[in-house]
Amino acid sequence: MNTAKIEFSECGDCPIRHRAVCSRCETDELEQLNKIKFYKSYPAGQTIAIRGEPLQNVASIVAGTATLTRSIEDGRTQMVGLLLPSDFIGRPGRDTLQYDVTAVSDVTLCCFQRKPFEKLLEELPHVRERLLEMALDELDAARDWMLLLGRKTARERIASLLTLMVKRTIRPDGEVMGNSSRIELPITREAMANYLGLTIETVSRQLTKLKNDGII
Amino acid sequence: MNTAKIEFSECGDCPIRHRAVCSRCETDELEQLNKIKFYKSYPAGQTIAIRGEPLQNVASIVAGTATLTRSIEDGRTQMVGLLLPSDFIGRPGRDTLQYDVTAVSDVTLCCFQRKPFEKLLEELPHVRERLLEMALDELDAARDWMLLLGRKTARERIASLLTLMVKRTIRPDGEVMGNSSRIELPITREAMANYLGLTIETVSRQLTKLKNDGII
DNA sequence: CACTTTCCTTGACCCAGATCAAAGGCACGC
DNA sequence: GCGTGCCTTTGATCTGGGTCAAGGAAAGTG
Repeated sequence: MNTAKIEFSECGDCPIRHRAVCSRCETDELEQLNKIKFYKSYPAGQTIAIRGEPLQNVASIVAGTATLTRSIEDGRTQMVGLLLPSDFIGRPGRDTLQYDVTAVSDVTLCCFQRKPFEKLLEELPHVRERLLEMALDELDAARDWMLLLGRKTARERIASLLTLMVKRTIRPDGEVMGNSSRIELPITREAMANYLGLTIETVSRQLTKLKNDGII
Repeated sequence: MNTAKIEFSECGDCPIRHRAVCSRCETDELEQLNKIKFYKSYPAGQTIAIRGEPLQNVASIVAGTATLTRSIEDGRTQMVGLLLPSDFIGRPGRDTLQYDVTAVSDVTLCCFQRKPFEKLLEELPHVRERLLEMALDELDAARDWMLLLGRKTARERIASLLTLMVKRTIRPDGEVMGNSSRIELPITREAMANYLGLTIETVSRQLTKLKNDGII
């Protein structure tokens, strides 16, 4: 399972150094985290965590994409979050998760055992601060998505998703990566449908319709 | 505006003493908060905060119910949160809110000026801890609601809402308040519809249908 | 190269819930 | 008692998106 090559075992080289829970840490705090961290990888498609099952680690996503989903027994599922590099998995103070976490692409995690991490948290004000900030950001995002799920039409939902994807291609420094008129969709129709609260057929139809209208 | 009589100006008598951001505070921490707190009341129906407008206070709800809503320019609105006594309004580290906050019933707030509160936060570990916990709880609740908005039928949505209401009548000590076979709906059809991502007509119809089926 | 398998598209049809419209209740002031 | 509003219910109709079903297209596999 731990097959991916880790080429940045030092925090200084870490690609998410400036966005993850550790982003505000100075060298001494970073060193404390560094001592207890370890990497773990999951191939695309694999389950990372299952709703309700005890989880002894918390982690930051270093590379790859994962999804958070909630589902009903009869098979209906709704994606409730999209995890990108720097996003955090797990919840200090509780040993279970309310949703399933699945790797969409190959995923590498920077893990900490939950108990030691919680203990360390008391000594690392910058991590606590960043963790709260990230939780509140996710809350805002979740509520935005509630508006989409509750009130928007299929066409608007697709448009919102595409807009979101475009925003994601803009790097923190504001420079656009690649051509703005052509972006890659890194997820399948099924994932889109689950994200948007639609069926794959509707997603497909709306996309072709947008194509015919010359918008895509 | 500040017309409501406050009968519990001392934290010790406060009805939300054991659930709000201050729940874990000992007497000394409480005293620090007490020094900078002040009460404010809003009559039912009044706007407490508007999306995007700078907000100089943060607050806990002491009494009453408020809603968080997001809306599109054309009038479609979606309720994204229901605030009950002990819930927190505002976000440390940012001076604007992403949603509109409206009083549903008469509301009393225990307010703090944002800046002093943020400053104090650095010295009050129990408040920080509780704030993070509350944010994560709200995140879970928001994601649950995403499943409802994205995948459930009108009937299921109504049922979920009623279940939620019933849960709310159970006090923390586990004792049921009042008769379980009869609960009060504290909100209008419009509020329900906004919460459930439905129209008021559908809400009304589903309720009568449930009545006819003998479930209510 | 045929042969799965997986994902995507397209068509035909249907139905849950939206929309439009018209009455009830019920509380309020006058 | 009689309006005047507001909320709720109920009916009639319409439609966006779901469901079911049948092909394509691309990629891997023996």
